[in-house]
Amino acid sequence: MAPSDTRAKIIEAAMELFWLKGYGSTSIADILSRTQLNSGSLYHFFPGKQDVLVAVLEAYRDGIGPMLLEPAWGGEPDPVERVFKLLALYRGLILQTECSYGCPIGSLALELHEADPAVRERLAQNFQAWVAAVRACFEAASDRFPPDTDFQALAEFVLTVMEGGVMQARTHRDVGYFDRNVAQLRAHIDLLTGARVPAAA
Amino acid sequence: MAPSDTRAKIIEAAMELFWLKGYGSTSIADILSRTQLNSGSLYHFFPGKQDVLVAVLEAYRDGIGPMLLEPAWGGEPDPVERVFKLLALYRGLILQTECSYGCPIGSLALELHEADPAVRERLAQNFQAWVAAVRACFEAASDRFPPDTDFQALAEFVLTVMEGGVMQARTHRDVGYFDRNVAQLRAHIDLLTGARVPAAA
DNA sequence: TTGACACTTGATTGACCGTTCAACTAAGCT
DNA sequence: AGCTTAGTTGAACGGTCAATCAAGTGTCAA
Repeated sequence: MAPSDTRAKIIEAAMELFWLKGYGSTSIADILSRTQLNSGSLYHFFPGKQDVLVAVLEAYRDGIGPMLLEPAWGGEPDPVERVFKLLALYRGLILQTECSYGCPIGSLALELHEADPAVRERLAQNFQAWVAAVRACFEAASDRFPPDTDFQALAEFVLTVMEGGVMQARTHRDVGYFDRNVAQLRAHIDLLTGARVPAAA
Repeated sequence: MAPSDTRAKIIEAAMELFWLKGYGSTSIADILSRTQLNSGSLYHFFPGKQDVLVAVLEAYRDGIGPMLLEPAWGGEPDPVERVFKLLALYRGLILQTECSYGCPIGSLALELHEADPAVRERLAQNFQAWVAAVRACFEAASDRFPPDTDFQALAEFVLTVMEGGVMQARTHRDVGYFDRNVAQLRAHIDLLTGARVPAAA
């Protein structure tokens, strides 16, 4: 094994466990048994459990582009449609998990009530990176929107719709809640753009 | 002390502690020290910790009307403005807590990933009651909306905006995130109603 | 060959967890 | 008075937790 795959293995395992069970309910022993490591190895690379969380949040942040946006967008050329392709990806995750999907960042953001500044900062960075990508989509289609449109606020709104839709779909175990939220967002954006056809007059 | 204030005291204390620290991070010992009770008393009324949670969720559900909606609405007569009065109430809570407010139901919904059916059912009931109240507001002003409006979906969308706005405001420690989300919702509803004046032509 | 260093081993620690239970108190009934 | 029962007491239990650390192993460069 290459030197210090260990660190990467820990992060990978912790990423999945934090997503599945949350931070508080994931024990160090859980991470160790999944990685086949001993506690000493983990504590050689991380001062404590919270530092594993910080590393996981940094991995999510750095993976937003290659792991989330590119698979979501595929070949979609239209920037506004890319936003809905991204939401469609989340819909797929909801279906794959039989409506128990929870956004890893959103779940951690709500779980960590009195979060350490280092943790909260990384959570905010994740949201910021996601919102920035969506905002860039809208700005690439800025000619379709009213001239005074606040694209930052609109992108934050998309994040809200995703998080709220995911939360309700899981609580009710029904993807329809997600779909109706996305439909409302679609209606809102159609009203804003006057449903101008993407590449036509 | 009246007979079995005890039960109510436990629920009251657990309500606040679950909100402040979450369910998993609140220990039975926390509840006992706050109520000045001994463990035997708690276990006389509740089979276990989860049953305290169920009772708390039922208390929230039954308190939505008198504890949340009535204070929020005050004398506001216009049904659509009542929805925004409700959102304004949440804004006040965010400010009171220095942007660390989290919706108790939303937080529990995200924390309890693999929740017992009894718990998930109560969480869903809370969302349903909240959404039903908002839907009733919109339906009371149905003449302002397009005839094919899906008021249930619109009310679910309001819940999404609240939860998403609260989540982002807390993560960034900035109420502006909540405000911008509400502003987007306001714009959406204005577009739907054509901004028809409430009690005029 | 030697020594330095990176990494691993895994038993152990002490704190805290939810829960149990036998003993006790107090009030109401007959 | 005696009996019943709701409610309380608080020590104790077995389990799990994050974290520790002294003793190792393997791998380099000098």
